[in-house]
Amino acid sequence: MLAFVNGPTIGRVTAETTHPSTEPAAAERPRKRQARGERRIAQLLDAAGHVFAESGYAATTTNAIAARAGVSPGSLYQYFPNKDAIAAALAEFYADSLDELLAPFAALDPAAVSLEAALGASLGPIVRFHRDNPACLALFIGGNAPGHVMDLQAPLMARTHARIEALLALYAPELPAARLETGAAVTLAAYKGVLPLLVEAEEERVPALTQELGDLLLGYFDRLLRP
Amino acid sequence: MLAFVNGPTIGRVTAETTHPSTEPAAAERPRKRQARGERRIAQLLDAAGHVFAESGYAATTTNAIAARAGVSPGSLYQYFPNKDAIAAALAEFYADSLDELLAPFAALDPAAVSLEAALGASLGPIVRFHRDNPACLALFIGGNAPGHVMDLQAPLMARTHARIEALLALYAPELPAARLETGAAVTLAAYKGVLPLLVEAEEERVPALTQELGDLLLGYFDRLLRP
DNA sequence: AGAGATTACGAGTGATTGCTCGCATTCGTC
DNA sequence: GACGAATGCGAGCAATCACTCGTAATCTCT
Repeated sequence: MLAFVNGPTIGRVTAETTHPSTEPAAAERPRKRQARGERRIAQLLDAAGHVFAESGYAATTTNAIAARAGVSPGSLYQYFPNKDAIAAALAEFYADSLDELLAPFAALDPAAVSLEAALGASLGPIVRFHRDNPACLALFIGGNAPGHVMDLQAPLMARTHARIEALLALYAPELPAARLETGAAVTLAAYKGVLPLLVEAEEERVPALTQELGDLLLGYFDRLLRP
Repeated sequence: MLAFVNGPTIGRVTAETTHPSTEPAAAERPRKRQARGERRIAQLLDAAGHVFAESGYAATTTNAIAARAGVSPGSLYQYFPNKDAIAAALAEFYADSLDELLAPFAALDPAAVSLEAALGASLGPIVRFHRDNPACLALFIGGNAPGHVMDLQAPLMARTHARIEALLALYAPELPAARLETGAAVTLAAYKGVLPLLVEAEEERVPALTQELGDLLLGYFDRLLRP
């Protein structure tokens, strides 16, 4: 649990140290945060992750998050301006983490590494991440996310789509652009569809299911690349 | 639009004509419904379908459904006891329709009909149905459905899973049971993942995307059946 | 130790929303 | 036309929930 508290600057709303000149209008006093405060933020985000994963965004109440974190509602609102911001802070961490986990696909040498090998190596950590942070799927896949979460989700999906498209182009240079685009969209959709299965499965079934996810994608690639 | 109003007895809450004896406790007076009432129910369910599809279950208000149907909130509650019941009435129709659309897979002759042909023939109508009734995905896939909807969704998924498993067993009799089960689960998950893509796509892309969905499933079957 | 800032609390507020109730209108039937 | 039943209305009730505020405890730094 709490996979992100060791992560990079999550929920750190620290205004970057700007010039000491008075900001024009929307500037807030750069609050100096104590260690206690940082801990509370981690507690709150951890609690939020659990509650979002259990109930989805809409059904979770801020009071439930505060209660789960062992904190009063007032304290919650000392660190987050509103409910959206809590989800957004989580989403930002999730998006960054996924970007990192998906990076290996960016530059692959088709001659040296087979798609099979690349998927086999990368899928495991991705699956593990989603199992450790089930709220990620709840926020990103579960559709009805609030405004600020969508601001992070849509670009992440676009980047992932582009990554898949580039991957396909790498391994099948002669595929027409339209089919490339469609193939990437279908691959991403199938991937998103199977992930919930992996997250809800019992631990012992995870390796086999991960293998199956790889087979699903590879089987589609086979049909895509060889007409 | 309004794909279901000609369907079978949708939202018909008519208590079957029981014995005229006074029912023990939970019996309601069997209201005689006028033609006007039936029309209102269809209007309300049509409106509900649109609003659910646009906003998801949690975010839709009963007042919004009533307004969209051109009806006052009070009238809505004359035909449905609560918000859940509206979603449940829709879900019942959806579940029945999908059962019907998936029935062709029940009994196939592997010698006479290839999986390719079976999918090619059946996927089109299924996709069309989902495009005509986008609320079906919103309620069934969108996770956070209320209690009574889940009562319909879970069995539907179980039936679909069983159907896929039977299909696989038919075309690969020697596949071990465990792998059969896993294969069906992955197939269903991938299918559910790609459907939203089909529903949101522009009309002209639908045939190509339907073909791709078929390729995805067939590609996976290839890998599943031939190690 | 003392000053000033941050943290913590939790009852309360305003807005939203599922739903009700009393009454007016329309329909089906004689 | 008349009567009972079904339909229709919409203001308003009660509950929920995101969020606030006054106040008190605790920390940091000199």
